[in-house]
Amino acid sequence: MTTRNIDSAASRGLEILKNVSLFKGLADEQLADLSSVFRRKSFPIGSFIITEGSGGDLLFVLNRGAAKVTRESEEGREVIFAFLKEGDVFGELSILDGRERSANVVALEETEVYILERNEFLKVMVRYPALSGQLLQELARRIRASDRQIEYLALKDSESRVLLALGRLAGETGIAEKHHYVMELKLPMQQDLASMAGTSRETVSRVLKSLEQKGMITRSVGKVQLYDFQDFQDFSEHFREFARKTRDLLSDIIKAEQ
Amino acid sequence: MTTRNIDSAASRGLEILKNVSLFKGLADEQLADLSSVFRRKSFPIGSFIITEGSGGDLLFVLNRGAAKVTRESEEGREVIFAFLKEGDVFGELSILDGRERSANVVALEETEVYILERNEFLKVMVRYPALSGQLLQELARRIRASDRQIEYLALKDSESRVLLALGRLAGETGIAEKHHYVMELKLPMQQDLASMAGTSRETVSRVLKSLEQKGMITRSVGKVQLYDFQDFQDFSEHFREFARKTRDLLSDIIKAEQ
DNA sequence: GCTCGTATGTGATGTGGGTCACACCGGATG
DNA sequence: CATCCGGTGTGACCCACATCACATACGAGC
Repeated sequence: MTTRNIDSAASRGLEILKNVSLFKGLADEQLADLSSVFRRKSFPIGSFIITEGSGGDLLFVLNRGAAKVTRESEEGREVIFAFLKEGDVFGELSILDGRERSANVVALEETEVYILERNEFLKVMVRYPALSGQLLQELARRIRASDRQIEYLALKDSESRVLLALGRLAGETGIAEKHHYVMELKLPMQQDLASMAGTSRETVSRVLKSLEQKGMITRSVGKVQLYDFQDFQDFSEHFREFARKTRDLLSDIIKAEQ
Repeated sequence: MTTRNIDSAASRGLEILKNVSLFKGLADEQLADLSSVFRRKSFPIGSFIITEGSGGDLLFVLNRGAAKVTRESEEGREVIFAFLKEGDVFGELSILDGRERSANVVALEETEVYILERNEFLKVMVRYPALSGQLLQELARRIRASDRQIEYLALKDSESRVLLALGRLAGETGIAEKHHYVMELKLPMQQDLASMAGTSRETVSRVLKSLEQKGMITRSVGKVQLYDFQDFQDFSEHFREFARKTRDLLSDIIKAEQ
């Protein structure tokens, strides 16, 4: 099935898939192979790519655009769990545990995704066991991020939480240019920051002002610069180094087994 | 190394390992095999099995006792991320991503654990690929739980959060007897409930009273009964069913590949 | 330019729940 | 049985923030 658009998807998709961290460690021909089973689909700005409560056996790779992962309360208040940018994978949880989708994914721009069906994905996992290692690392990363957010929500005041939200954005949106202790990112709308930090829009406005006065951030048109934020950077060099070591170790083990 | 106590560990450990969900799907001889590479260690009540900030390349299986996973702020306030009971696995995150330990694990009773070194664990993963599937499901479960807690901390009042904490305990401690809409569990100390719910001990006291008056819970000596809590049960039958289907599907795929 | 809509700043007001203070209670220990 | 000590109940006070209510600012489209 899903054989339409293979040529265009395969050629254009290959480049994208190379930048998907989940697919790190796959060789080019494997990637090409992989891209042939993806379907493509576009979503207009504001539309729901995934709806909370629906059953889900699709895996997504965000190809172009941006999206947010949210849940809403009955009263209309919203939590934002994450922002998704190009190269991010989402929808894996339902594939893994078979439960309903537990959050919404909403397109923030005109957004194009690659879609993989559950059993196609399982096939790929079987064929390329390295994938499950990548996926485990990705989930581990998300658990740590979630735990940190829980800690901040439970223990810290609104100023700290807004700072955490900014730091997470710097990691997630990838727009950040990481210098030593400075990073810059697109300043999201205050309502979004509030939904990430578990506070109100008005409080975000006041906190940002106060942070600026204290010299912890500077704001220009649609941008913020953060100072002294080493804590919130993802230590990607360290991470890559570790992943490499793990691969080496695994191949040693495999050799020894034979 | 680690060859002391093999015999006793192997014979006594086998029973325990059978009840570890991570090792579901392994045959008896594989489990016996596995139990021979575990080390055993005991921790007195109140001692730290894992300390935040330390480097970690050990995986633990809680054999006997109970523990809590926590983080503390400088001011001494505490968040509890989870309670661990017999059969629970912990310490995997650092094994997977190589980062420092991000939380403490504190023994709540005299507690005995099985310990596996990182590369032993990787060996086992290579030898029994089914393990990584189990681990992926476990991590997915934890991410969902964390996201729910984030949502509650961000959007709900203290009463709802205490209810969530009770519900999670019913799932985690396993002491709950799940009837249709009633479950019973050991009532933890109010301070622990507070640290789970992100609130103060005094508020927990008041909330419990009010819940009792509303008829949503009843309290006896050290126990609580919860009513109408289907939302918080883990749908373990559904989960098992799904895991079985996945195994079948995978074996079909593997056959087809050959 | 004007106008409408959306994002943001900021004061006034109210309140959920944190903090403090203390009383009570039950079990361990001498 | 007196004492201590950890856990619990509950009132009084207070404050960080949510909420409300505007004002201001900045496009985008006519």
